[in-house]
Amino acid sequence: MQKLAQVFKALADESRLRILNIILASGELCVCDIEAIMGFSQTKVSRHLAYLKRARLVDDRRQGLWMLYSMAKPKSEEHRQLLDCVKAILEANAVTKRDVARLSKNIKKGCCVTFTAVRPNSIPLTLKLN
Amino acid sequence: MQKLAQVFKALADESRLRILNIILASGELCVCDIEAIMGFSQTKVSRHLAYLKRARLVDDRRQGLWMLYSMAKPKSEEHRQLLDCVKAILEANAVTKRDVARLSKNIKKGCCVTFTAVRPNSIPLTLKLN
DNA sequence: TAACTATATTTGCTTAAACGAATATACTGA
DNA sequence: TCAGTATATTCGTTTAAGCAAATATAGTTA
Repeated sequence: MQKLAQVFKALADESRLRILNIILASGELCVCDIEAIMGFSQTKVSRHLAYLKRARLVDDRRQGLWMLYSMAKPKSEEHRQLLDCVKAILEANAVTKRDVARLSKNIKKGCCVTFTAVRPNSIPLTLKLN
Repeated sequence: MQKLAQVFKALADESRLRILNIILASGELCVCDIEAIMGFSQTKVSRHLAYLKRARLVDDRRQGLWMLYSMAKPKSEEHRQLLDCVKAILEANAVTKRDVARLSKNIKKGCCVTFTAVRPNSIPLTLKLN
């Protein structure tokens, strides 16, 4: 219950919502890509990602130097339902089209490694971009 | 978008979650009933209700001296989806069984007016209590 | 009108959250 | 093992949120 409030706290910040949304849209992103897309400082992105992770909204994995973040995989039925709701709300509110546009640009530029070495493993981006 | 963060802010506090949950469980409640059930000060309840109302999570209506609060009626398709998600999450997390138990006691005592003059109009309580 | 009840708002204080700058850690390749 | 890159954490400061106590407002009843 305090845990639920904690999840909502994690969602109660525009920067984190935007970060979560862009992670959801791309499937998986490294920190420096998020920095580039949002124009946030490294510190800020990292701090917010830690916050989202603590609330079990994102998972991370290391790939060499890079930490890659994706939407959390559900750990229980309750958790799955929560994550589904969050995804549905983000998608319905079409939060940050501008961020997604920048994401698309970065992909074309081949920014960082996410879009070259790593991307093949993750969700196809073209599905969500227009 | 800032609006969405605002909604999550409204949910990002344990007191407000408990209040919202008890309103959802009862159908409709006046301020003094919430005070009694939660053991919160009048100021605190009123402030949190104002917060929930600003975020369009609850509606209010006046009934004589009493202000009665209920879950918001959806004003748009997006809004409906959001409210449904919030309800589903609250129900799945069975947030505050103890509050609901106290609510049930108060009903038997006939606390305030909510349960006498006004209650007939609102959702039958027995459905949600056990 | 006046006294009363339920609720809302203001004030002043304390605690938490966000931020940038600086520093630390983790991994890589020479 | 050293230099370099990506990310995480700490520190000090500023801003927001929660609270209780006091006060204000709105409706009721006499």
